[in-house]
Amino acid sequence: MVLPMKRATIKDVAALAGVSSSAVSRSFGDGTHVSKATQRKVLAAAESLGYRPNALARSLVGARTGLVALVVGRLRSPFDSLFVDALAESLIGVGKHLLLSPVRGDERADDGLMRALDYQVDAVVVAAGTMSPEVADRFARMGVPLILSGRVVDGAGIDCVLADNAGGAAKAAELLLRTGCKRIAYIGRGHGAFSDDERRRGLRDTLRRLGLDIVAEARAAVDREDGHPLGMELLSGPNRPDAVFCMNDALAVGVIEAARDLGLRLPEDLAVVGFDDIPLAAAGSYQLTTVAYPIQPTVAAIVETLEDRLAGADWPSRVIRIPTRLMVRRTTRRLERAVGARTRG
Amino acid sequence: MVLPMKRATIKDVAALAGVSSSAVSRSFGDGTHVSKATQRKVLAAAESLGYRPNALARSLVGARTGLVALVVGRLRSPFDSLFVDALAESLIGVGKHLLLSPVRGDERADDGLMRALDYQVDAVVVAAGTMSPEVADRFARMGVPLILSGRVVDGAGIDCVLADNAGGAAKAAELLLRTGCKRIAYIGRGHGAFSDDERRRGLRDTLRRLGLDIVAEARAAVDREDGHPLGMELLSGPNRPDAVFCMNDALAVGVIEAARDLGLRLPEDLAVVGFDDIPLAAAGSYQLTTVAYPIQPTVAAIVETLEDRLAGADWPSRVIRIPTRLMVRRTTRRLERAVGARTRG
DNA sequence: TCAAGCACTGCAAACGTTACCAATTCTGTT
DNA sequence: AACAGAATTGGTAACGTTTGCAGTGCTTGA
Repeated sequence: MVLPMKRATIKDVAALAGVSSSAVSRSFGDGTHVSKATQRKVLAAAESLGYRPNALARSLVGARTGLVALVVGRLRSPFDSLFVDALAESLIGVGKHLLLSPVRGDERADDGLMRALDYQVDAVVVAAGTMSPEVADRFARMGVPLILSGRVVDGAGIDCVLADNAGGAAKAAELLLRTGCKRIAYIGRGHGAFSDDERRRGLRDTLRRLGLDIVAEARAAVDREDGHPLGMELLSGPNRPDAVFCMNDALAVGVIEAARDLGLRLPEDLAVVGFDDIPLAAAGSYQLTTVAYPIQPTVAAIVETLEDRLAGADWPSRVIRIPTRLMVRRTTRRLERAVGARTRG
Repeated sequence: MVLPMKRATIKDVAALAGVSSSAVSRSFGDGTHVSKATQRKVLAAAESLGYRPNALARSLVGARTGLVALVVGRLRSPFDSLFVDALAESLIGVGKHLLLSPVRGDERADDGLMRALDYQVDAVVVAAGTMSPEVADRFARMGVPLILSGRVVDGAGIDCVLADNAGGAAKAAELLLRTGCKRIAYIGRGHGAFSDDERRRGLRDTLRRLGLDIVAEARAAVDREDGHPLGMELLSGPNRPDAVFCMNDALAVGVIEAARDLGLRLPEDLAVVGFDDIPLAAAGSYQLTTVAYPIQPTVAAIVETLEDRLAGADWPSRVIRIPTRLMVRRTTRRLERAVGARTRG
């Protein structure tokens, strides 16, 4: 077995190329003064030594680390994992790297955030967990941008990117009403979960505007596994709803399964609408009508905000709402005539 | 808006506590010589200044960075995302952090690996993409452990952790045979994908031992989306198989849907077996019989190998096979009598 | 021909930390 | 009370990089 070889440093390259280490540094930097000849020599020497600048040492002197932390919960929902994937790739595109900081349940994200700080991350994207004001304040004071995904915190001057939850829920409500549903139930997370709250409110407000209200509500501790029992309970009671709007697709899938177990016909006996539009929603077995929360625009908005902040933008704070889109599939009844909602998958 | 505050350094703490920076450093290190009194002073000063050691500067002096890169493909399958999640959490447990290095398709992982090297990662876990021998060699020479997940590369001296694919496939084959299936088809990725190959071979060898063989094969470019069309093709031909073994659960789900579309009864007309045991497999709609590839033991083996290597273990290389377990659900026929296979979900 | 300007280059300081070494103080033993 | 040894401490040199400053030689214009 070969002995561990020491990594080539800037000095090794300088020695081999017969120049100073400054020249080497400048050859790798962008617009600085180096003659073509020197640069050629340096690059050749670097190549032959297999030299690559040490990103960590570089960042010590004052440059950016190129590290962006993502505080994220358990990657149980397909939506979350697609989000992580898209964000990681998008960041690579702007020369940044994703440092993963997992959080469990509704645990504070503080630990993960502080750990991120130890690594001098350029910015942090928070997609899960709750954050103490002290920690948020600390980031602000140190000039490390903090971007919240899927939630809004008022007054803290933090940039937020999230779905137009209320608008999406309203679209779902309108579809249900226009297809003749009267007794609409809601299943969500409860306990003040942010998106859940907004979606429930969006549904309720739309119903109330027409003199109706949510006829029943249920709370899910987790996602898919809970949809089924909650659906069973909701659908086997005396005043069965004729539609269920679910906080996300995973729950909706569970409800569909419960409905099938109870022998209900979809969408005649029961309409179901989800939120997110995960790949499974379009699968043959479900064909779930859902409010699509598009991931690409979300990630793009996050990366853009992040770059603006790093470039020194100092507006107080920014809340970006990503427009949703209603995907009408087979778990809702047909409209008598077209009204503009689009179908796919 | 408050001006960006400079981060407190070791010197600030030393000044406030009235000690040298060495004392501060030692107070944060583990078993070194500091008096209780000094440490108390230092910790108090650090607390009041909000000081935390700079992990990057620390690693510059020779210590480890605590960074572990994960080269991973698109997080489309639930299995992949659960794996990433479990790995990230497990690493936190041993004081390491996950740096994500996404790779697309069968693209070379080399770029991601070199980028990881720039960040002086302590180790790299490769779960996707192909790797050139030069890059692998480079890691070996620099003493950075490389751990392959889901694949084996012979002779390169690289540690590998992966499922007992052949054994799992054999179990599936035996179940199918014992429940009376005669015409067994296989759907996989093809094109030399590693796990795919092993699973196909495991199936074939078991069948051959009884004088049978795989009656039909199909190749999937992607996962779930492909299962359906491939299933349709396979099941509507003249010599319809009575069982399909799929390289993973996502494909199996597509096949189930195709079977339903064709009006086939499961498991009477067609048995289906998957691989992985993703959460969806246990869902009411599918109840898929599958070969479970347990994530926790896999991640544990990876982390353990990683720690051994970092501790200086220098055996040539190690291949760890994670035992699989057959989850018998409803897409396979019942055995006449119990034979030890367990049921769940 | 000379001065001024320019492009290029090298030196040395700085970034925040740890580790070695020598110096100091404390502890216990005779 | 004196001494050996241990425990604790501070000074300083690294780690690999960037950057400001000053110096070199070359070009250009009068």
